[in-house]
Amino acid sequence: MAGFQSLPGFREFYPEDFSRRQQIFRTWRQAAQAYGFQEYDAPVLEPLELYTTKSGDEIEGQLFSFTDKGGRDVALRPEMTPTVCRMVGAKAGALKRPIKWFSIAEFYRYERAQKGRLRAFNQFNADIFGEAGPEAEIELIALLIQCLAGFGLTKDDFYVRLSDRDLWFFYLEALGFNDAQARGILGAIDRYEKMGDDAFKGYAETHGELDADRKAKVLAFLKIKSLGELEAALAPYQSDKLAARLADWRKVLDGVGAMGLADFITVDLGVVRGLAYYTGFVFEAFDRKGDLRALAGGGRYNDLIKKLGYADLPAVGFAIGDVTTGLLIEQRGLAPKHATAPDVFVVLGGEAERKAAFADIRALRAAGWRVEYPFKDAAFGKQFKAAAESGAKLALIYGGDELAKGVVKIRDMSDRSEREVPRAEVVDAVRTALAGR
RNA sequence: GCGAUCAUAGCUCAGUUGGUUAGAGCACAAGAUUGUGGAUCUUGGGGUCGCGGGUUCGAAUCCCGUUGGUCGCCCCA
Repeated sequence: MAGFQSLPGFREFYPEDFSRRQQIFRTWRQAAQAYGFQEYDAPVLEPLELYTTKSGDEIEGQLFSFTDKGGRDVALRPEMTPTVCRMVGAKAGALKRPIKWFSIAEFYRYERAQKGRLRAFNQFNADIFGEAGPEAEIELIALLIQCLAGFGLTKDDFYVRLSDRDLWFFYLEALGFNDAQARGILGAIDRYEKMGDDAFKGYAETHGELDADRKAKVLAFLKIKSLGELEAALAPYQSDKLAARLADWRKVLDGVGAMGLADFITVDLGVVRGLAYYTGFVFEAFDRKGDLRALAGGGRYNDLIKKLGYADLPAVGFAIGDVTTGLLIEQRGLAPKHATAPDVFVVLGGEAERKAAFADIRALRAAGWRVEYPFKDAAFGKQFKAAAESGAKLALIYGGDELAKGVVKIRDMSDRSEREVPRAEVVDAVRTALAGR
């Protein structure tokens, strides 16, 4: 293969791929707009510090970062959250609450590509700022579900697992763990699904072996799958903090249920997500068959905007990626069949007819119709074949006979019916013929 | 960063123990067919066999390296 290759983990979008990506973006954008979110965009290149402040210096290894010609340390954005926090933080006082924003953008991570993960990918991000209550979670979880259901995916295709980092901390506190120990336990929980019991090895090394009684309680908590079980597990503990979390859990599950989405959501405390900055509910969407990476993930991050140097503003958000979503849509046969077909294919008798047709072609296009015609003169048979292959709904026939009569023949490609209309009425006739299609 | 595996036409692939000028289907283009449909038939374009080196009289084939894809580990915002 001569010439150049694209960089590893970066995709080229040929028209067929592009139309599939457009379907994904369109579905997300429709969902967000229906939920009353406003779209924004932001720089692709950011100061490196924006990410090291949020995630620590180790993050640099996963970034496309470099020093620019002005000596600034910069990075291609690996995520939207710090940027949108800066944007909202900078104008927090002037923005009407609740702030409901979304974006569709490309992100870059310097990692080895694998199934469902590339170095350049697109994400839909939705966030709500300025609402501390669980109403924000209800809105976002419902939007997340619509962002997948909008493709025709159902409760049999995907589900959302809901968990809560604060609840874990309060529960572990009630069991007598200190803060550092609690973080160690959460780290183990994050790995437990994949590694099983070995997940607790790291904890044992730093904090000593976990006693059997408390380990059993942690594992039982981990296996909780419903609100009822959760209430039962917390009943023995007298804690205002736990009671308050439980009240929020009831609100979220009630709200999502009242929207008719109960079948899409499960209580699953096994989800804690690696990120230390989450402060409350966390949630992830997965395909039911479980052979793909996470489809989407998010949660509450009430402290992040303050940490970045702005106001103390509560926030919840999630992101959903185009790679895994595209794989799932493909698997379920929900990808669009083929790219857009023309509305009208113009059949030309010859050079004189071509010239005569050009004015009408331009007028039809100006009216918004998608119009195609052959660049080179060809037999009528070939042109009709091309018209059929293009998927056009109508063919307009400009032949010598028609022009001599001052008419154009309109052929409906689906039922092969034809009729003649005066040339002056072509645009109206096309509009009538395509009405309701 | 580590490991496994793969790489032949735009796509899917064949290519014998190493042996003449590397093939097929699909796709694309032209013709049969200058007034009516996705068919059929004929023909054509398209390859430094990923790239570089080595072994050999001779390499798509064997060896080494490298680049890229895929899958996994680490990580996963």
